[in-house]
Amino acid sequence: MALSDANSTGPASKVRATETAYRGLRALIVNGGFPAGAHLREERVASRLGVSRTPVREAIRRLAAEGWVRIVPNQGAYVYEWSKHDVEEVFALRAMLEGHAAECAARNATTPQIDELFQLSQGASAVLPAKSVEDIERIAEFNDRFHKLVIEASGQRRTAAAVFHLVELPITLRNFHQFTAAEMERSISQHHAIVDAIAAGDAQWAGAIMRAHVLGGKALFMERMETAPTEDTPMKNGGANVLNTILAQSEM
Amino acid sequence: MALSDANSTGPASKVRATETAYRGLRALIVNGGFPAGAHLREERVASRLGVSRTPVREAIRRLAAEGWVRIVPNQGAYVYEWSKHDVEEVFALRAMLEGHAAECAARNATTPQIDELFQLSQGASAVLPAKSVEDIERIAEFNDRFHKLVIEASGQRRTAAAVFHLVELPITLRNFHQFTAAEMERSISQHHAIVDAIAAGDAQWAGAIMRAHVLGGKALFMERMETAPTEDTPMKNGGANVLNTILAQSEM
DNA sequence: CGCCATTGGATTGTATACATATATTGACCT
DNA sequence: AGGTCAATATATGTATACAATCCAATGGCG
Repeated sequence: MALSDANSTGPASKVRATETAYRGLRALIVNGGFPAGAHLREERVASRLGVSRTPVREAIRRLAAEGWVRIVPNQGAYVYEWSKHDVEEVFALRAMLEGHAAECAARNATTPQIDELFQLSQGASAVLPAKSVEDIERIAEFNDRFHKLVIEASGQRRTAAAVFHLVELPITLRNFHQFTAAEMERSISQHHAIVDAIAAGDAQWAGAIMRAHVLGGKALFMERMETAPTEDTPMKNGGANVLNTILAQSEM
Repeated sequence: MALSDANSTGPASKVRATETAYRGLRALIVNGGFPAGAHLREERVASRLGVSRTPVREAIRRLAAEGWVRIVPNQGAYVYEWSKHDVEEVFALRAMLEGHAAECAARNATTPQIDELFQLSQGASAVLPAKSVEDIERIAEFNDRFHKLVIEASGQRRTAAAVFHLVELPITLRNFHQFTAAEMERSISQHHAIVDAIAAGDAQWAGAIMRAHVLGGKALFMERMETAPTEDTPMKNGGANVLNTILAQSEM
């Protein structure tokens, strides 16, 4: 394995190989490098990413825990097939969990946390109107941080955070790219409302807005999905996992 | 099985080493072999369980995903400290998630699934009154299967199942051992009610009972916890993770 | 001619050796 | 004397070699 460093997918040089494997493999799955249902041969994945089998195995286990692949004991890992139903499921869960987190945050958030939430929502507003891809990227960053901070502020760190990480917002966080200007503005204004509710200590209010916020995102997302997949059919449309249609642009 | 497992450094029979590592390490954590906050040295764990570092690493990753340990990148894994607050958190999540699952099950369950749920709750009733430890064990088994089947029947397999596995019911499933006869009977009768609601297709009803059922279990559990740990203080009481007080009896 | 056992190839599971990063300890300098 | 820096030791991260297992193809036998 001479030229392992100059390999195809990114510079694996100084960073953690396990991180390279995780991100790389996930990207491959999302982009269709490994279509839904595909059997993930460890060695093949390893050589493709320029690392050894060990980090690949860890990445596979992690992806399995996050719901991307399914492991069959002495047989290997297979890429999960996402149906429309699955996407709905994830959003329903997010609405529940993040709604709950927002409620707790309204009760437990510290002043610095509230301040930061305020700044984050303000910061996103300041970027508007988003013109370039970089602008969108910045807003997505604010959005990401905002949602994570709400959960952090909920004080339900252990499980809520783990669950959230599980759902891993593979879907929502980054689909800002598909938003229209008006939709983006509305989303951000909802963040403002959530901060207000949390600052006011009104748990029910905070939870309700958060749920509405998430489900609103779901509606927008589903709208974009109406193209390819049929009813409950897995999205094994030749190449890419359909999520890529919406996700792929951001490298993650 | 007890014999081959008795010696600490002995050859891990013929079963998967990774399973040995996972179960063994989890047992060690629960029983206090590694107290809360302890640094899990991979090699030490490996030799203690009679396997190599590789399966131990996998086990640690898995336990981290399930919320038992926390991994610090170039430093290792540390046993999480469970506070009373954490336990409450888990139960709150379970109430939410399983409640949701019950709702979906009321809409989506197939006839065979409903039949099996019915048989499971009946089977548990048939064991009553539980006298021996084996009886309790059997009921716990019915209980386990029941809850899992509800989730399965919900059709929300991916996320709900994963989340459920995450919470991994480290707590609830097995604390039947602490129930009084009356409490056990009540718990089982709630299962009957849940089946009825699901069979009737009444989602709200099913969800409500399930939530009540879980929170009822929580109350009983918390009652038993009132002994050792103080307020928000981690339960690093010398040796065992306090959960063991309640869990340890079942070998898992 | 079809079904079952056997064998070969390929793939995952496990162990170990090596590389790298972090924590600690001790000496030296301020 | 205290702090800082460097060297060393220990533990994790990664790669590779080896063993167990599974899948498929093939040939024998009913």
